[in-house]
Amino acid sequence: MPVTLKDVAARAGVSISTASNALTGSRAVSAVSVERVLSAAAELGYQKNEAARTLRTGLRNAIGLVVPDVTNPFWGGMVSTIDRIAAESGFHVALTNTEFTPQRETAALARLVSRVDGILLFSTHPTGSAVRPLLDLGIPVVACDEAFELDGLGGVYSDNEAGARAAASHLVDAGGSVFGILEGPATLTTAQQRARGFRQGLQERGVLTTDIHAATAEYSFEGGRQGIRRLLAENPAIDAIFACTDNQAIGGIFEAMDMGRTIPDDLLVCGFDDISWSSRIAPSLTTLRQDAEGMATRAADMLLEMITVGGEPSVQVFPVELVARDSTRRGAGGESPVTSL
Amino acid sequence: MPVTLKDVAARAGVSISTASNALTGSRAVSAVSVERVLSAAAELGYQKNEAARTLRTGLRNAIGLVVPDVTNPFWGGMVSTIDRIAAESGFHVALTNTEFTPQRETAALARLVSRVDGILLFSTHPTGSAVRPLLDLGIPVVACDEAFELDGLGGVYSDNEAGARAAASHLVDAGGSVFGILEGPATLTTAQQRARGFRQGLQERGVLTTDIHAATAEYSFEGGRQGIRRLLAENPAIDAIFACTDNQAIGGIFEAMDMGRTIPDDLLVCGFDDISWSSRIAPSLTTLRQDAEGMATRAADMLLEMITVGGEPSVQVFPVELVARDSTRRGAGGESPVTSL
DNA sequence: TGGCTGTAATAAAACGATTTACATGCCCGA
DNA sequence: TCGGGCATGTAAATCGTTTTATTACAGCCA
Repeated sequence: MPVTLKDVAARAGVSISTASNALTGSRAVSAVSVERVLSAAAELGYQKNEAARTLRTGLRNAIGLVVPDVTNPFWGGMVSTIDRIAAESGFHVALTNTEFTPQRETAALARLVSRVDGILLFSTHPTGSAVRPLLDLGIPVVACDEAFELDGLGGVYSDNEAGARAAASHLVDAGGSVFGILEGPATLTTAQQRARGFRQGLQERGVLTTDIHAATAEYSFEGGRQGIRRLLAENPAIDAIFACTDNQAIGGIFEAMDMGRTIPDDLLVCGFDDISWSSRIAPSLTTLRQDAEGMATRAADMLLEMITVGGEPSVQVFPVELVARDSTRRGAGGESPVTSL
Repeated sequence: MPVTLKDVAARAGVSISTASNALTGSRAVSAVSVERVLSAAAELGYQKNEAARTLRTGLRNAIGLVVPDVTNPFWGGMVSTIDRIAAESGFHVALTNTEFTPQRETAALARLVSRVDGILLFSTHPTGSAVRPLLDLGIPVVACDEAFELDGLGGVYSDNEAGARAAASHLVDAGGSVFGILEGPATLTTAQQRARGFRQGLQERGVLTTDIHAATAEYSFEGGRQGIRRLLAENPAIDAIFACTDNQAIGGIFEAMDMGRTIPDDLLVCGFDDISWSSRIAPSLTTLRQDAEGMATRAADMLLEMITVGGEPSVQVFPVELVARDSTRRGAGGESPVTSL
């Protein structure tokens, strides 16, 4: 049987209301009473019952965080940042890892509704049908990474199209002539935007449509392996690859090397994300760096603001940076220049 | 104003108690009433208020998960597994990432006490002083990875000593003669156990103490880089390295290569964990595979059992497997044999 | 003294579910 | 016909807080 406020009040010789006010400070209480309540609480080891507080005030001090795959350091890092910011405001994070399945995403949202004050959503099925009801219930939602077409929703995204255009231009400069795209699943807006941007970029540089080939692949190491295998088998002339994700790109590099290709001499490869491993593998991976830390910070701040002071949702697009490394650098090596877009 | 059970009951034309019983099934209700309540609930979009339910029943349907670093795929993978298992039982996961700091670990435990039914703790400061109070409050706690000396606590650990002994033996077989250990922070029991086991293993193989050198390093890629730099600078004769963590080992490999060493010819390297990247880098990393999936599953199951049916805590030690790869294979390559201990 | 103001304290009413204890109606055997 | 199950329903108590009235009391001024 846990210690309740009633016990504390009894021990301090005051009423329950006074004890409550002394602890929360929501109404003036004489110094002597405050002192007695505080020491009584300490002596008894009083722990406030959060459920009761929540029932009365409606504040849960929790945010829901829905992520496709914490194992991927891109999302893992964002989870870490968000958790830190939430903790600083006294919020805790209810995490759900969907493993890319729409069922788990929908189930998670349903489960979170009545347990959190707001939701930070890294969706992999941004259709809106699962999110609309949350907004109607008045629950603040901020989408991150995958864009939603839904108003009343906060959004924090990367400028995927601009990034992919820069990748195209860079691959042309690096000497690519026949291009392959490792596209992500068609449901993902990031995949669509990156593929579209890349095609646009190639067109701007005068590359013919017949010199552009694409394959769909999961956003994972294995997906990249399989995708590039299909791509190179069907179009052996490909000499430059753009992958929608670093994980795909790295899987692709390993598969290509297993197939006997030399990177970058036989095949240029460019990824997207700049996860920590991209600079560690050999050859190091040229990629588009997303400002994961900045985006996570902005998303968490926006959500907390919507929850605590009723802030309005907004949509913010972050620029990405091209980080040129060995996987697109033929001939002599050198440092890793970073180009901001 | 949200829909309450009262509204549902009114719409269904029954009492609140009947509505409750119809929804929870805790008492028999006539089929017709059940039907009316269910459809009323559906029509109104009723969402049960979890706080009220928790207040009354004392069940929070939540577990706390305290982890040092989700960015590391070893822990990230376990988080993913645990989340899946919890979700299957209708529990949600309150995650805290401590970033290895004792303050955040302590703060997290304090914050979780009144919000979860049980805690799964991957500690980095396994002193017990922060955990004892939880146990006294009757909150089930299962420690994972880092061992605690505390009874009433569940435990799921790897057999670190046996693994490290095997590493020693393997490095001797592979041709090592002067050994370096990348130890982890002294507060970590895993670091202590692995270093001790490694030393034991070397002694068993007749290696002299004077041929064993150690440096302390953080459990991270950067920690590994710095640690190996110090180690090789002070003892250039070292030709075999055992790192307490794959992250350290990989950082170490990169740093050693930057220093002009060839792996494995100049330097044998063995890690511990078998994170996914260990088989992807070049040279691929010989390591001790922890059964992360199995441990996470066991830990989650044990905790849920303690919560739901009052199961007794137990301590379980998982064996680790030596996975020999290129970083300790001089001469010709080949497949990757796995030795179970 | 009487009335007014302001400060502290308290009793009691929420919050929304679950659950206990009691009421009702019906069937059946004695 | 009466009383004892049996199946359903319901009113009301309860969980532990916060918050809203309300009360008590002192100080102050006319």
